[in-house]
Amino acid sequence: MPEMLEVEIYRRAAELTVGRRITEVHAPDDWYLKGGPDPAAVRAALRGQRVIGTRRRGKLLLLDTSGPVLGLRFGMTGVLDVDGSDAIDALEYASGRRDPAWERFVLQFDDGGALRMRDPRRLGGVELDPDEERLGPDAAEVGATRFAEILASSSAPLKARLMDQAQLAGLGNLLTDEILWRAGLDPARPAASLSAEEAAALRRTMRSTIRVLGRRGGSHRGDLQESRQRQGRCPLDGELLLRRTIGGRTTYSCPRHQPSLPPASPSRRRR
DNA sequence: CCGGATGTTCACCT
DNA sequence: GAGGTGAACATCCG
Repeated sequence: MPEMLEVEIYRRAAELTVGRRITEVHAPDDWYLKGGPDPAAVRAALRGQRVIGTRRRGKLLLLDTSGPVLGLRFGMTGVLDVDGSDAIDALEYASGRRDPAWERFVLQFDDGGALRMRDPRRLGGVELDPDEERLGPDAAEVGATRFAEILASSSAPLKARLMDQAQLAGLGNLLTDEILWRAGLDPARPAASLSAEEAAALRRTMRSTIRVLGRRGGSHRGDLQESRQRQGRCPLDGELLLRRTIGGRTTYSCPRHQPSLPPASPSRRRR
């Protein structure tokens, strides 16, 4: 479920574990442990350590401990459960399913509580001391100058650039469609084709969208969300939405107010 | 039955 | 090198 907004909800839930000591680690799924270590090594590294803080960078949730830093990635279907209650009242994969086989990683604490990751599709993972620098700045924090540089330095489609976690961390498919829809920008435009003014305006829209959807409770609470389906219409002007694949992801946009061409420049007509 | 789905990584093309 | 595509992960939904 997670884009940065969902992971932030998870982080707040994980904050409840700060100060507790890890008494036991269950890592039943080798494949879920990224970066090589076997379950015994992970258990040895974490058992007895105390959680001292939580952080988030993009979609990566970080638990600082008195030992290693623990990095949690949720993929599309990972959910966090702290002390027996889901951090997010399951929306997708609702139907309230909770197959024990989906439990991929568990920390048990000295106070009897536990932090559990459930992930039916195993798209997420757990890593000790993850390389945080492989991620760009968090989308909610990136400065105007850096953001402008990120866009100016690539010919990739705008949407692909915004979702490139190494450049800018946190935006997923839904949030990015919503932001570009609100900004009135075509997701397929080359990132570098934006003017400095457009880039600055996009950053403002990005920040306000993150703020608003965060308050509403998640990436799926956007104004565009219900129309993100075949034959969906733009909630703004009623136009039939365009459905394309951009950056490898299904993309909806409004051909009317997210026009593919920058406002025609009649001058500079050569030949 | 088939195609997609809030994601990431990797191999393989162009 | 930069982008793009498809596969893999495994389950649910329309």
